[in-house]
Amino acid sequence: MPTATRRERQREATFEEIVSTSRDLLAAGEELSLRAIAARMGMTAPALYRYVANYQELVDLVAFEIDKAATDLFRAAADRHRGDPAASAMAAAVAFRRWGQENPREFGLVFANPVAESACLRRDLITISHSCRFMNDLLIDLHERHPIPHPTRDELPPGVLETVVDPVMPVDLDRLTDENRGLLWVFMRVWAALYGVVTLEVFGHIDPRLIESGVMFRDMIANLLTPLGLTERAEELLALVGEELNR
Amino acid sequence: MPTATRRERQREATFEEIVSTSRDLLAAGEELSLRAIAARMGMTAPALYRYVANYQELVDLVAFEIDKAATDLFRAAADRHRGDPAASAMAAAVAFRRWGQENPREFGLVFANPVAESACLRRDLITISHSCRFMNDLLIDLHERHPIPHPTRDELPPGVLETVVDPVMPVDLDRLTDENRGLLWVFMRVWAALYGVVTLEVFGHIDPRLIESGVMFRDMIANLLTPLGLTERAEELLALVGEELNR
DNA sequence: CAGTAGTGTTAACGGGGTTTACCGTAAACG
DNA sequence: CGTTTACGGTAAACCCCGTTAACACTACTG
Repeated sequence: MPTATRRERQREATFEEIVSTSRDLLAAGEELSLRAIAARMGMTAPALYRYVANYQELVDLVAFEIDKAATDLFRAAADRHRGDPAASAMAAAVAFRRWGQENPREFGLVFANPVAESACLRRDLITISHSCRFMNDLLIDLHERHPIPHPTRDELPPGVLETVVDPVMPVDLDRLTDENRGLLWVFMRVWAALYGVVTLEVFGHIDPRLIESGVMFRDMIANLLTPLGLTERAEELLALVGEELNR
Repeated sequence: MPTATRRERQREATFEEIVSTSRDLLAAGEELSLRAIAARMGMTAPALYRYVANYQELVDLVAFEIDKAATDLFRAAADRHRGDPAASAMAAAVAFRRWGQENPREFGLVFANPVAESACLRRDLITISHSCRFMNDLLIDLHERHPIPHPTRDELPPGVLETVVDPVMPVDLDRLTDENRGLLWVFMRVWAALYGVVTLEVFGHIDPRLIESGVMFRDMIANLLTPLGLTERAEELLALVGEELNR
């Protein structure tokens, strides 16, 4: 279906080059500025405005692509335990943590930028966040293998029902029956715990020795095993987390 | 002891004016720039370099003062339940959350700035963070009233012992016996959970309806009651949290 | 072929942090 | 007391930034 006029293809190509150049710039530890991006492409800054409304929009686009690329890393970690959704989830969580610590600037861009501030683009993009979708899929895999205990619709805390009936986050609703919607509440709690500890560690607002040893992260994972219905495999899975942390 | 030469007093005064002007600027929603600060004080930007090494150092100083002022808010909330450390802790946690949501820029400055990046000043300041010290005091109060279950030194996960023996965070060690050091591990876990959910909410990386209703925050608090040894008062304390959220 | 839309340029504006050189004045000293 | 020194300020400049306006070339379109 790539039957587009030559100009359209050209435009699409330079657009992608802008984003990839931005990512290179960030990866090189340099500041992300329109002038720097343009210079790297052999252009001048004002030309970028033919492709992007303003700087913030560019940042949002780059953040979206970074999230997409990072998700590939998470998926690769999970795939090393294909067939075992529980192990896959552990590996993906560790990969998420590692990626954040190794790329704090990128992490901040994607996960610690106020989504409310940047007007509409970011709010739209977040509803198709690759990482969120991937993690939700992972937990659905897990549930299909080993049922995850979850509340029924009327057991949900007040205020949660609407969010699981009509979720704003990306999730494969085809794999969730109406009775299973309570699972989404479990997912969100898991996400809150994972996001919280990783953000805490990336920003370093805790004793650095606890980050280095990974003990806070392990503890958080351990606390998640019960709500995920994985208590029987706790020992084994925590050992796996230890291995993944030391990879 | 304020026997300082006139010049020294003058210098101290303008220094404090710089910080307070910065806070005013932030509170007004304006951008924090050296030129803006100087202009508000009837000076020019280069003059600020007589008081501050560079922009980042100023930001760190302001962040420190903001943390200090915010702690006063938390303390005020806790004091409304004087004599009941458990209730005080609940109120302080809710106050922390509210402050973060109402002042997201300030919150980001204090709690979502990489501490590792800004070389030395910030690392030094964080070890005397007022908010951290306050929350630790609160939990010690709680422990002195209602003992908090905590591991002994040899029950601690590997890698934690050093951090409770020689903690980098500010805490009143006089109130902690050697046997009680395991409490610090409980404190750090509690901090991780509180920080995580509040940061998640401030940055909006979750369904906004869960933020608005406060259900994710409540759930996190509920999960903390057991490690804090407050299961008997769970219902009452969660009701209190609900009240505080709706203040 | 003429016209037009698309894609780039240069020049410029206003605003950042920061450095340099300079200048009064208040403190310190002989 | 006068002289010297150090401090706290200024103006000008430098180099960065995002952004806009005016203009040019180029490639599609009728």
